[in-house]
Amino acid sequence: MAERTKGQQTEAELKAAARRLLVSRSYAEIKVTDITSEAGKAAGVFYRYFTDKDALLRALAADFDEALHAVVVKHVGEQHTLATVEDVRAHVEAFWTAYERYLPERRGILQASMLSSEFQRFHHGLRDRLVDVWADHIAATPAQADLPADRARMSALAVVCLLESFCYSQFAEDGTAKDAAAAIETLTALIATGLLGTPPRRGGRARARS
Amino acid sequence: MAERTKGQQTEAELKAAARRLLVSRSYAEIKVTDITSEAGKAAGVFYRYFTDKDALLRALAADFDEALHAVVVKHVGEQHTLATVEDVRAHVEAFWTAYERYLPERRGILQASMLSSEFQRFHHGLRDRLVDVWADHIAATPAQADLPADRARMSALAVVCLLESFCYSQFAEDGTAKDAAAAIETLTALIATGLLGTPPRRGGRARARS
DNA sequence: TGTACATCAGTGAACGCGCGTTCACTGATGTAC
DNA sequence: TGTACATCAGTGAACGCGCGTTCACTGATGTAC
Repeated sequence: MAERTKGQQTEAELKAAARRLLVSRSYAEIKVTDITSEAGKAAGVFYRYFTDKDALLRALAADFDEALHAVVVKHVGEQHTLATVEDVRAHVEAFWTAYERYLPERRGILQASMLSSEFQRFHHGLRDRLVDVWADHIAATPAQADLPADRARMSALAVVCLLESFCYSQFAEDGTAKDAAAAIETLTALIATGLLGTPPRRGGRARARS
Repeated sequence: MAERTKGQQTEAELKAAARRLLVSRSYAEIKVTDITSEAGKAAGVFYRYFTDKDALLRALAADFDEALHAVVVKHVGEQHTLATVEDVRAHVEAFWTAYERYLPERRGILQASMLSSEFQRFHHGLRDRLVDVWADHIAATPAQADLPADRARMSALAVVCLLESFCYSQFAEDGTAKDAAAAIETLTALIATGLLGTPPRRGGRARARS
Protein backbone atom coordinates (compact mmCIF):
# COMPACT_ATOMS: atom_id res chain seq x y z
CA MET A 1 0.00 0.00 0.00
CA ALA A 2 1.83 3.08 1.32
CA GLU A 3 5.14 4.33 -0.10
CA ARG A 4 3.47 6.11 -2.96
CA THR A 5 5.17 9.17 -4.35
CA LYS A 6 3.21 12.38 -4.40
CA GLY A 7 2.63 11.97 -8.10
CA GLN A 8 1.25 8.44 -7.85
CA GLN A 9 -1.02 9.67 -5.09
CA THR A 10 -2.39 12.46 -7.28
CA GLU A 11 -2.89 10.14 -10.21
CA ALA A 12 -4.85 7.79 -7.96
CA GLU A 13 -6.92 10.71 -6.67
CA LEU A 14 -7.82 11.75 -10.21
CA LYS A 15 -8.88 8.22 -11.01
CA ALA A 16 -10.90 8.01 -7.81
CA ALA A 17 -12.59 11.32 -8.61
CA ALA A 18 -13.47 10.08 -12.10
CA ARG A 19 -14.87 6.85 -10.67
CA ARG A 20 -17.06 8.82 -8.27
CA LEU A 21 -18.40 11.02 -11.06
CA LEU A 22 -19.05 8.08 -13.39
CA VAL A 23 -21.58 6.64 -10.97
CA SER A 24 -23.97 9.55 -11.26
CA ARG A 25 -23.14 11.14 -14.62
CA SER A 26 -22.42 9.81 -18.07
CA TYR A 27 -18.86 9.70 -19.39
CA ALA A 28 -19.76 12.18 -22.12
CA GLU A 29 -21.17 14.65 -19.60
CA ILE A 30 -18.07 14.63 -17.41
CA LYS A 31 -15.58 17.39 -18.26
CA VAL A 32 -11.88 17.16 -17.53
CA THR A 33 -12.26 20.12 -15.19
CA ASP A 34 -15.09 18.30 -13.36
CA ILE A 35 -12.64 15.54 -12.57
CA THR A 36 -9.87 17.86 -11.41
CA SER A 37 -12.18 19.96 -9.25
CA GLU A 38 -13.77 16.79 -7.81
CA ALA A 39 -10.21 15.83 -6.87
CA GLY A 40 -9.64 19.33 -5.46
CA LYS A 41 -6.99 20.20 -8.02
CA ALA A 42 -6.47 22.82 -10.70
CA ALA A 43 -7.36 22.02 -14.28
CA GLY A 44 -3.82 21.89 -15.59
CA VAL A 45 -2.62 19.07 -13.37
CA PHE A 46 -4.69 16.57 -15.31
CA TYR A 47 -2.33 16.64 -18.26
CA ARG A 48 0.68 15.81 -16.14
CA TYR A 49 -0.85 12.35 -15.64
CA PHE A 50 -3.05 11.69 -18.65
CA THR A 51 -2.86 12.80 -22.26
CA ASP A 52 -6.64 13.29 -22.36
CA LYS A 53 -9.95 12.14 -20.92
CA ASP A 54 -9.93 8.91 -22.93
CA ALA A 55 -6.51 8.04 -21.51
CA LEU A 56 -7.93 8.15 -18.00
CA LEU A 57 -10.77 5.85 -18.99
CA ARG A 58 -8.25 3.54 -20.62
CA ALA A 59 -6.27 3.51 -17.36
CA LEU A 60 -9.41 2.68 -15.36
CA ALA A 61 -10.25 0.00 -17.88
CA ALA A 62 -6.76 -1.48 -17.58
CA ASP A 63 -7.06 -1.63 -13.78
CA PHE A 64 -10.42 -3.33 -14.16
CA ASP A 65 -9.10 -5.74 -16.75
CA GLU A 66 -6.19 -6.66 -14.50
CA ALA A 67 -8.46 -7.23 -11.52
CA LEU A 68 -10.74 -9.47 -13.58
CA HIS A 69 -7.76 -11.39 -14.87
CA ALA A 70 -6.60 -11.96 -11.30
CA VAL A 71 -10.01 -13.38 -10.45
CA VAL A 72 -9.94 -15.69 -13.46
CA VAL A 73 -6.45 -16.94 -12.60
CA LYS A 74 -7.54 -17.53 -9.02
CA HIS A 75 -10.39 -19.72 -10.22
CA VAL A 76 -8.31 -21.76 -12.64
CA GLY A 77 -8.21 -25.34 -11.45
CA GLU A 78 -11.43 -24.97 -9.53
CA GLN A 79 -14.41 -26.94 -10.67
CA HIS A 80 -16.36 -24.97 -13.23
CA THR A 81 -19.48 -26.55 -14.49
CA LEU A 82 -23.04 -25.51 -15.13
CA ALA A 83 -24.55 -28.84 -14.22
CA THR A 84 -26.89 -27.50 -11.54
CA VAL A 85 -28.90 -24.41 -10.77
CA GLU A 86 -26.50 -23.68 -7.94
CA ASP A 87 -23.61 -23.57 -10.40
CA VAL A 88 -25.47 -21.02 -12.48
CA ARG A 89 -26.38 -18.99 -9.42
CA ALA A 90 -22.75 -18.91 -8.36
CA HIS A 91 -21.73 -17.57 -11.76
CA VAL A 92 -24.48 -14.99 -11.82
CA GLU A 93 -23.59 -13.87 -8.31
CA ALA A 94 -19.94 -13.55 -9.23
CA PHE A 95 -20.85 -11.42 -12.24
CA TRP A 96 -23.20 -9.27 -10.19
CA THR A 97 -20.62 -8.69 -7.46
CA ALA A 98 -17.90 -7.80 -9.96
CA TYR A 99 -20.33 -5.48 -11.74
CA GLU A 100 -21.17 -3.71 -8.52
CA ARG A 101 -17.54 -3.29 -7.51
CA TYR A 102 -16.48 -1.99 -10.92
CA LEU A 103 -19.65 -0.07 -11.69
CA PRO A 104 -17.83 3.13 -12.74
CA GLU A 105 -15.57 1.23 -15.12
CA ARG A 106 -18.42 -0.79 -16.60
CA ARG A 107 -20.57 2.26 -17.14
CA GLY A 108 -17.73 4.30 -18.52
CA ILE A 109 -16.59 1.57 -20.91
CA LEU A 110 -20.11 0.77 -22.13
CA GLN A 111 -20.94 4.44 -22.63
CA ALA A 112 -17.66 5.14 -24.38
CA SER A 113 -18.18 2.07 -26.58
CA MET A 114 -21.19 3.89 -27.99
CA LEU A 115 -19.16 7.02 -28.72
CA SER A 116 -16.03 5.91 -30.48
CA SER A 117 -14.95 2.79 -32.33
CA GLU A 118 -11.80 2.58 -30.22
CA PHE A 119 -13.78 1.87 -27.08
CA GLN A 120 -16.21 -0.27 -29.00
CA ARG A 121 -13.31 -2.57 -29.80
CA PHE A 122 -12.17 -2.51 -26.21
CA HIS A 123 -15.63 -3.36 -24.93
CA HIS A 124 -15.83 -6.15 -27.48
CA GLY A 125 -12.55 -7.59 -26.30
CA LEU A 126 -13.63 -7.62 -22.67
CA ARG A 127 -16.93 -9.21 -23.55
CA ASP A 128 -15.37 -11.81 -25.81
CA ARG A 129 -13.27 -13.22 -23.03
CA LEU A 130 -16.33 -13.60 -20.87
CA VAL A 131 -18.19 -15.20 -23.74
CA ASP A 132 -15.34 -17.73 -24.09
CA VAL A 133 -15.81 -18.78 -20.49
CA TRP A 134 -19.56 -19.24 -20.87
CA ALA A 135 -19.16 -21.00 -24.21
CA ASP A 136 -16.86 -23.55 -22.57
CA HIS A 137 -19.36 -24.08 -19.80
CA ILE A 138 -22.23 -24.48 -22.21
CA ALA A 139 -20.31 -26.93 -24.38
CA ALA A 140 -19.60 -29.00 -21.26
CA THR A 141 -23.25 -29.02 -20.19
CA PRO A 142 -25.03 -32.32 -20.88
CA ALA A 143 -28.28 -30.54 -21.79
CA GLN A 144 -26.46 -28.59 -24.55
CA ALA A 145 -24.07 -31.32 -25.69
CA ASP A 146 -25.62 -31.66 -29.14
CA LEU A 147 -25.28 -27.93 -29.89
CA PRO A 148 -22.67 -27.10 -32.54
CA ALA A 149 -19.74 -25.01 -31.28
CA ASP A 150 -20.73 -21.80 -33.05
CA ARG A 151 -24.27 -22.07 -31.69
CA ALA A 152 -22.88 -22.65 -28.20
CA ARG A 153 -20.84 -19.48 -28.58
CA MET A 154 -23.90 -17.58 -29.70
CA SER A 155 -25.82 -18.81 -26.68
CA ALA A 156 -22.92 -17.69 -24.52
CA LEU A 157 -23.01 -14.28 -26.15
CA ALA A 158 -26.72 -14.05 -25.45
CA VAL A 159 -26.14 -14.88 -21.79
CA VAL A 160 -23.39 -12.26 -21.51
CA CYS A 161 -25.55 -9.64 -23.25
CA LEU A 162 -28.31 -10.45 -20.79
CA LEU A 163 -26.01 -10.15 -17.79
CA GLU A 164 -24.40 -6.90 -18.91
CA SER A 165 -27.53 -5.18 -20.03
CA PHE A 166 -29.70 -6.25 -17.11
CA CYS A 167 -27.05 -5.28 -14.56
CA TYR A 168 -26.63 -1.93 -16.29
CA SER A 169 -30.35 -1.36 -15.86
CA GLN A 170 -30.45 -2.35 -12.21
CA PHE A 171 -28.06 0.12 -10.64
CA ALA A 172 -29.54 3.53 -9.90
CA GLU A 173 -27.83 6.92 -10.01
CA ASP A 174 -26.39 6.41 -6.57
CA GLY A 175 -24.73 3.17 -7.64
CA THR A 176 -26.96 0.87 -5.62
CA ALA A 177 -29.49 -1.73 -6.74
CA LYS A 178 -32.95 -1.81 -5.22
CA ASP A 179 -33.32 -5.55 -4.90
CA ALA A 180 -30.11 -7.40 -5.62
CA ALA A 181 -31.41 -10.75 -4.35
CA ALA A 182 -34.43 -10.67 -6.67
CA ALA A 183 -32.26 -9.58 -9.59
CA ILE A 184 -29.85 -12.47 -9.06
CA GLU A 185 -32.72 -14.93 -8.74
CA THR A 186 -34.36 -13.62 -11.90
CA LEU A 187 -31.16 -13.97 -13.90
CA THR A 188 -30.43 -17.36 -12.41
CA ALA A 189 -33.91 -18.65 -13.17
CA LEU A 190 -33.82 -17.44 -16.76
CA ILE A 191 -30.30 -18.65 -17.51
CA ALA A 192 -30.43 -21.90 -15.55
CA THR A 193 -33.73 -22.98 -17.03
CA GLY A 194 -32.78 -21.63 -20.44
CA LEU A 195 -29.56 -23.57 -20.54
CA LEU A 196 -30.27 -26.59 -18.38
CA GLY A 197 -33.93 -27.03 -19.15
CA THR A 198 -34.72 -27.51 -15.48
CA PRO A 199 -36.90 -24.97 -13.70
CA PRO A 200 -35.27 -23.93 -10.43
CA ARG A 201 -37.58 -24.48 -7.47
CA ARG A 202 -35.84 -22.57 -4.79
CA GLY A 203 -36.20 -24.38 -1.47
CA GLY A 204 -38.52 -26.99 -2.99
CA ARG A 205 -37.83 -30.57 -3.97
CA ALA A 206 -36.29 -31.05 -7.38
CA ARG A 207 -38.92 -32.41 -9.71
CA ALA A 208 -38.41 -35.87 -11.08
CA ARG A 209 -37.15 -35.75 -14.62
CA SER A 210 -38.64 -37.93 -17.31
CA MET B 1 -47.67 9.35 -50.47
CA ALA B 2 -47.13 12.16 -52.97
CA GLU B 3 -48.44 15.70 -52.49
CA ARG B 4 -45.59 16.68 -50.23
CA THR B 5 -44.51 20.27 -50.23
CA LYS B 6 -40.89 21.04 -51.04
CA GLY B 7 -40.26 21.63 -47.36
CA GLN B 8 -41.69 18.33 -46.20
CA GLN B 9 -39.62 16.63 -48.86
CA THR B 10 -36.41 18.23 -47.58
CA GLU B 11 -37.24 17.40 -44.00
CA ALA B 12 -37.75 13.78 -45.01
CA GLU B 13 -34.46 13.80 -46.92
CA LEU B 14 -32.60 15.07 -43.87
CA LYS B 15 -34.13 12.33 -41.77
CA ALA B 16 -33.28 9.73 -44.38
CA ALA B 17 -29.70 11.00 -44.53
CA ALA B 18 -29.42 10.77 -40.74
CA ARG B 19 -30.81 7.23 -40.78
CA ARG B 20 -28.26 6.20 -43.35
CA LEU B 21 -25.39 7.66 -41.34
CA LEU B 22 -26.60 6.10 -38.08
CA VAL B 23 -26.11 2.62 -39.47
CA SER B 24 -22.36 2.97 -39.87
CA ARG B 25 -21.39 5.70 -37.41
CA SER B 26 -22.33 6.52 -33.84
CA TYR B 27 -24.77 9.33 -33.07
CA ALA B 28 -22.04 11.24 -31.25
CA GLU B 29 -19.71 11.03 -34.25
CA ILE B 30 -22.26 12.39 -36.70
CA LYS B 31 -22.04 16.15 -37.22
CA VAL B 32 -24.94 18.28 -38.35
CA THR B 33 -22.98 19.14 -41.48
CA ASP B 34 -22.46 15.42 -42.15
CA ILE B 35 -26.21 15.04 -42.29
CA THR B 36 -26.78 18.02 -44.55
CA SER B 37 -23.99 17.06 -46.93
CA GLU B 38 -25.23 13.44 -46.97
CA ALA B 39 -28.56 14.94 -48.02
CA GLY B 40 -26.80 17.10 -50.62
CA LYS B 41 -27.74 20.35 -48.90
CA ALA B 42 -25.94 23.31 -47.40
CA ALA B 43 -25.34 23.41 -43.65
CA GLY B 44 -27.78 26.20 -42.89
CA VAL B 45 -30.87 24.43 -44.16
CA PHE B 46 -30.81 22.04 -41.21
CA TYR B 47 -32.04 24.72 -38.84
CA ARG B 48 -35.07 25.50 -40.92
CA TYR B 49 -36.41 22.05 -40.00
CA PHE B 50 -34.84 21.15 -36.66
CA THR B 51 -33.70 23.23 -33.72
CA ASP B 52 -30.65 21.00 -33.26
CA LYS B 53 -29.28 17.51 -33.76
CA ASP B 54 -31.20 16.12 -30.78
CA ALA B 55 -34.45 17.42 -32.29
CA LEU B 56 -33.86 15.32 -35.40
CA LEU B 57 -33.26 12.22 -33.27
CA ARG B 58 -36.42 13.02 -31.32
CA ALA B 59 -38.31 13.24 -34.61
CA LEU B 60 -36.91 9.88 -35.75
CA ALA B 61 -37.77 8.42 -32.37
CA ALA B 62 -41.33 9.75 -32.63
CA ASP B 63 -41.76 8.16 -36.07
CA PHE B 64 -40.46 4.89 -34.68
CA ASP B 65 -42.67 5.12 -31.65
CA GLU B 66 -45.72 5.74 -33.82
CA ALA B 67 -44.91 2.81 -36.07
CA LEU B 68 -44.50 0.51 -33.08
CA HIS B 69 -47.77 1.75 -31.64
CA ALA B 70 -49.50 0.97 -34.92
CA VAL B 71 -48.16 -2.57 -34.76
CA VAL B 72 -49.35 -2.98 -31.19
CA VAL B 73 -52.82 -1.68 -32.04
CA LYS B 74 -52.96 -4.03 -35.02
CA HIS B 75 -52.24 -6.99 -32.76
CA VAL B 76 -54.77 -6.05 -30.09
CA GLY B 77 -57.49 -8.66 -30.00
CA GLU B 78 -55.22 -11.30 -31.44
CA GLN B 79 -54.31 -14.22 -29.28
CA HIS B 80 -51.17 -13.40 -27.36
CA THR B 81 -49.80 -16.14 -25.22
CA LEU B 82 -46.46 -17.68 -24.50
CA ALA B 83 -47.80 -21.19 -24.00
CA THR B 84 -45.58 -22.83 -26.59
CA VAL B 85 -42.14 -22.47 -28.08
CA GLU B 86 -43.76 -21.33 -31.31
CA ASP B 87 -45.39 -18.43 -29.45
CA VAL B 88 -42.02 -17.36 -28.13
CA ARG B 89 -40.40 -17.71 -31.54
CA ALA B 90 -43.10 -15.55 -33.08
CA HIS B 91 -42.42 -12.83 -30.50
CA VAL B 92 -38.68 -13.02 -30.95
CA GLU B 93 -39.06 -12.89 -34.71
CA ALA B 94 -41.32 -9.87 -34.48
CA PHE B 95 -38.78 -8.09 -32.28
CA TRP B 96 -35.92 -9.01 -34.58
CA THR B 97 -37.75 -7.80 -37.67
CA ALA B 98 -38.74 -4.52 -36.04
CA TYR B 99 -35.17 -4.09 -34.82
CA GLU B 100 -33.80 -4.60 -38.30
CA ARG B 101 -36.28 -2.20 -39.88
CA TYR B 102 -35.65 0.51 -37.30
CA LEU B 103 -31.96 -0.15 -36.80
CA PRO B 104 -30.93 3.52 -37.15
CA GLU B 105 -33.52 4.64 -34.62
CA ARG B 106 -32.66 1.89 -32.15
CA ARG B 107 -28.95 2.58 -32.40
CA GLY B 108 -29.39 6.32 -32.19
CA ILE B 109 -31.70 6.13 -29.21
CA LEU B 110 -29.57 3.63 -27.31
CA GLN B 111 -26.42 5.60 -27.98
CA ALA B 112 -28.03 8.90 -27.04
CA SER B 113 -29.44 7.31 -23.88
CA MET B 114 -25.85 6.90 -22.77
CA LEU B 115 -25.05 10.54 -23.43
CA SER B 116 -27.81 12.57 -21.87
CA SER B 117 -30.43 11.92 -19.25
CA GLU B 118 -33.15 13.23 -21.58
CA PHE B 119 -32.66 10.34 -23.99
CA GLN B 120 -32.09 7.97 -21.11
CA ARG B 121 -35.63 8.73 -19.99
CA PHE B 122 -36.93 8.34 -23.51
CA HIS B 123 -35.22 4.99 -23.94
CA HIS B 124 -36.60 3.91 -20.59
CA GLY B 125 -40.12 4.84 -21.65
CA LEU B 126 -39.88 2.84 -24.86
CA ARG B 127 -38.48 -0.14 -23.04
CA ASP B 128 -41.05 0.02 -20.28
CA ARG B 129 -43.92 -0.41 -22.68
CA LEU B 130 -42.30 -3.48 -24.15
CA VAL B 131 -41.66 -4.81 -20.66
CA ASP B 132 -45.36 -4.37 -19.89
CA VAL B 133 -46.27 -6.59 -22.80
CA TRP B 134 -43.85 -9.33 -21.78
CA ALA B 135 -44.86 -9.05 -18.13
CA ASP B 136 -48.49 -9.67 -19.09
CA HIS B 137 -47.45 -12.66 -21.15
CA ILE B 138 -45.33 -14.08 -18.37
CA ALA B 139 -48.06 -13.61 -15.80
CA ALA B 140 -50.43 -15.51 -18.09
CA THR B 141 -48.00 -18.38 -18.58
CA PRO B 142 -48.89 -21.50 -16.56
CA ALA B 143 -45.20 -22.28 -15.85
CA GLN B 144 -44.79 -18.86 -14.22
CA ALA B 145 -48.19 -18.59 -12.57
CA ASP B 146 -46.82 -18.70 -9.02
CA LEU B 147 -44.41 -15.81 -9.63
CA PRO B 148 -45.34 -12.58 -7.80
CA ALA B 149 -46.18 -9.64 -10.10
CA ASP B 150 -43.02 -7.66 -9.39
CA ARG B 151 -40.87 -10.70 -10.10
CA ALA B 152 -42.76 -11.32 -13.33
CA ARG B 153 -41.99 -7.74 -14.33
CA MET B 154 -38.34 -8.24 -13.51
CA SER B 155 -38.24 -11.36 -15.64
CA ALA B 156 -39.87 -9.39 -18.43
CA LEU B 157 -37.22 -6.69 -18.06
CA ALA B 158 -34.51 -9.33 -18.27
CA VAL B 159 -36.03 -10.70 -21.47
CA VAL B 160 -36.24 -7.22 -23.00
CA CYS B 161 -32.66 -6.43 -21.97
CA LEU B 162 -31.57 -9.66 -23.60
CA LEU B 163 -33.44 -8.92 -26.81
CA GLU B 164 -32.21 -5.34 -27.10
CA SER B 165 -28.63 -6.00 -26.20
CA PHE B 166 -28.22 -9.16 -28.25
CA CYS B 167 -29.82 -7.58 -31.31
CA TYR B 168 -27.59 -4.54 -30.92
CA SER B 169 -24.60 -6.87 -30.98
CA GLN B 170 -25.72 -8.83 -34.02
CA PHE B 171 -25.96 -6.13 -36.66
CA ALA B 172 -22.67 -5.17 -38.26
CA GLU B 173 -21.56 -1.79 -39.56
CA ASP B 174 -23.41 -2.31 -42.79
CA GLY B 175 -26.67 -2.90 -40.96
CA THR B 176 -26.94 -6.60 -41.74
CA ALA B 177 -26.75 -9.62 -39.45
CA LYS B 178 -24.53 -12.56 -40.35
CA ASP B 179 -26.89 -15.34 -39.32
CA ALA B 180 -30.35 -14.11 -38.48
CA ALA B 181 -31.89 -17.56 -38.32
CA ALA B 182 -29.35 -18.81 -35.78
CA ALA B 183 -29.75 -15.62 -33.74
CA ILE B 184 -33.52 -16.01 -33.59
CA GLU B 185 -33.20 -19.69 -32.66
CA THR B 186 -30.68 -18.87 -29.93
CA LEU B 187 -32.91 -16.23 -28.41
CA THR B 188 -35.98 -18.43 -28.76
CA ALA B 189 -34.27 -21.38 -27.11
CA LEU B 190 -32.99 -19.33 -24.19
CA ILE B 191 -36.22 -17.45 -23.59
CA ALA B 192 -38.63 -20.28 -24.29
CA THR B 193 -36.83 -22.73 -22.10
CA GLY B 194 -36.08 -20.07 -19.51
CA LEU B 195 -39.70 -19.07 -19.21
CA LEU B 196 -41.57 -22.25 -20.10
CA GLY B 197 -39.13 -24.80 -18.77
CA THR B 198 -39.42 -26.86 -21.94
CA PRO B 199 -36.41 -27.28 -24.20
CA PRO B 200 -37.34 -26.63 -27.83
CA ARG B 201 -36.44 -29.47 -30.17
CA ARG B 202 -36.73 -27.90 -33.54
CA GLY B 203 -38.01 -30.36 -36.11
CA GLY B 204 -37.89 -33.24 -33.66
CA ARG B 205 -40.70 -34.90 -31.80
CA ALA B 206 -41.75 -33.16 -28.63
CA ARG B 207 -40.45 -35.14 -25.72
CA ALA B 208 -42.96 -36.70 -23.39
CA ARG B 209 -43.23 -34.63 -20.27
CA SER B 210 -43.23 -36.30 -16.89
C1' DT C 1 23.39 21.66 9.80
C1' DG C 2 23.17 25.05 6.28
C1' DT C 3 23.13 26.89 1.69
C1' DA C 4 22.52 26.66 -3.25
C1' DC C 5 20.62 24.45 -6.99
C1' DA C 6 17.66 21.00 -9.50
C1' DT C 7 13.66 18.66 -10.07
C1' DC C 8 9.02 17.71 -9.27
C1' DA C 9 4.05 18.97 -8.38
C1' DG C 10 0.61 22.06 -9.04
C1' DT C 11 -1.69 26.60 -10.57
C1' DG C 12 -5.14 29.03 -13.33
C1' DA C 13 -5.54 32.52 -16.79
C1' DA C 14 -5.31 32.50 -21.60
C1' DC C 15 -5.43 30.37 -25.92
C1' DG C 16 -7.45 28.14 -29.79
C1' DC C 17 -9.82 24.28 -32.11
C1' DG C 18 -13.94 22.30 -33.65
C1' DC C 19 -18.29 22.49 -34.33
C1' DG C 20 -22.99 24.27 -33.83
C1' DT C 21 -25.51 28.02 -35.25
C1' DT C 22 -26.59 32.39 -37.44
C1' DC C 23 -27.67 35.61 -40.98
C1' DA C 24 -27.56 38.48 -44.97
C1' DC C 25 -28.25 37.07 -49.20
C1' DT C 26 -29.85 34.51 -53.78
C1' DG C 27 -33.01 32.04 -56.38
C1' DA C 28 -37.42 29.64 -56.86
C1' DT C 29 -42.21 29.29 -56.32
C1' DG C 30 -46.72 31.19 -55.34
C1' DT C 31 -50.29 34.86 -55.59
C1' DA C 32 -52.87 39.09 -56.87
C1' DC C 33 -54.69 42.09 -60.30
C1' DT D 1 -51.14 36.11 -70.19
C1' DG D 2 -48.10 39.33 -68.07
C1' DT D 3 -46.11 42.00 -64.44
C1' DA D 4 -45.11 43.14 -59.68
C1' DC D 5 -44.72 41.66 -55.18
C1' DA D 6 -44.63 38.25 -51.24
C1' DT D 7 -43.29 34.17 -49.34
C1' DC D 8 -40.70 30.11 -49.13
C1' DA D 9 -36.42 27.20 -49.69
C1' DG D 10 -31.75 27.07 -49.68
C1' DT D 11 -26.78 28.94 -49.48
C1' DG D 12 -22.26 29.10 -47.27
C1' DA D 13 -19.10 32.25 -45.18
C1' DA D 14 -18.59 34.05 -40.73
C1' DC D 15 -19.33 34.08 -35.98
C1' DG D 16 -18.86 32.59 -31.35
C1' DC D 17 -19.48 29.28 -27.52
C1' DG D 18 -17.69 25.70 -24.81
C1' DC D 19 -14.34 23.06 -23.64
C1' DG D 20 -9.83 20.81 -24.04
C1' DT D 21 -5.25 21.99 -23.64
C1' DT D 22 -1.17 24.82 -22.95
C1' DC D 23 2.32 27.36 -20.61
C1' DA D 24 4.78 30.67 -17.90
C1' DC D 25 4.87 30.73 -13.41
C1' DT D 26 4.91 29.56 -8.05
C1' DG D 27 5.81 26.71 -4.32
C1' DA D 28 7.39 22.31 -2.42
C1' DT D 29 10.50 18.62 -2.08
C1' DG D 30 14.88 16.40 -2.98
C1' DT D 31 19.99 16.38 -3.48
C1' DA D 32 24.89 17.79 -3.35
C1' DC D 33 28.70 19.70 -0.96
